[in-house]
Amino acid sequence: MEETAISPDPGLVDALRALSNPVRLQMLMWLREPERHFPLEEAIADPAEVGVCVSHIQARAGLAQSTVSAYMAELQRAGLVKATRVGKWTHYKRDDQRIAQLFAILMETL
Amino acid sequence: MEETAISPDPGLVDALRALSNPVRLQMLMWLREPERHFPLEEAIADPAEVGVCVSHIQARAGLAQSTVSAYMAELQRAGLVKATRVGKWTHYKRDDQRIAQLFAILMETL
DNA sequence: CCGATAGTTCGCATTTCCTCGATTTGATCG
DNA sequence: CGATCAAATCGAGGAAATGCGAACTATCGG
Repeated sequence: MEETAISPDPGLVDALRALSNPVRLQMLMWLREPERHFPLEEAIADPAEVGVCVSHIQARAGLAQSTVSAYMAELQRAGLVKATRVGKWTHYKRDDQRIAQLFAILMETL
Repeated sequence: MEETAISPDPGLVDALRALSNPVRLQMLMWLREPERHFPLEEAIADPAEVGVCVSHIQARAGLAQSTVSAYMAELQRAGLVKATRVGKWTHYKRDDQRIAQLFAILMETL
């Protein structure tokens, strides 16, 4: 029996927490293929480069603007997305490298 | 743009919810190698076959008995563990097949 | 500088989670 | 059956998450 309890990576718990909400999980799913889930015509910037702006995510989620903003901030704190401001629009994009790393940690830890 | 929103697998959200608590996550980690984390001498049944009884998990977690019982029930509802009663002792064991399946779903969905 | 537009932050009500102790159910042994 | 021990369920208090609207901040166009 091992006495030293291996606490799970705190970053991992934060990520799992962020993903445990169905709307936030779905947002991340949408951001995997922005061109499939958001109106490309109205895009102010290249989705592949900076991601999708909050207004479009909000329209898709159907929640209040403040709620969506808070959710995106939470996803960012958890390291799952990165934010880029283009003019007045904040764009959010998946951090696929970090996501892959979290997958790896989860895989070997759990 | 795809209009039909692909809602995430509800079972997946349940699993992520269950895992978003650090204690529950750690319990699942412990159950990966019961012989490493629990007193094998006191085991009433083969850990490899039926898992670990609640008393031992409780001792390790340091939480109230009722809390641990509820946590295990939640992990079971999420499909992450399976319960077996041996005499008066309920044993919990990982459902590794289901866990692997959830990994796969998460991987292709997220 | 003003007004409009996009986002963030704040304050708040509601619901859910966390954790406990107490009680109840279930199983064993004498 | 009665005592006992393991586990589940119940009831409750405090903490955190959810989601909203209102107020604030930042940026752009005139």
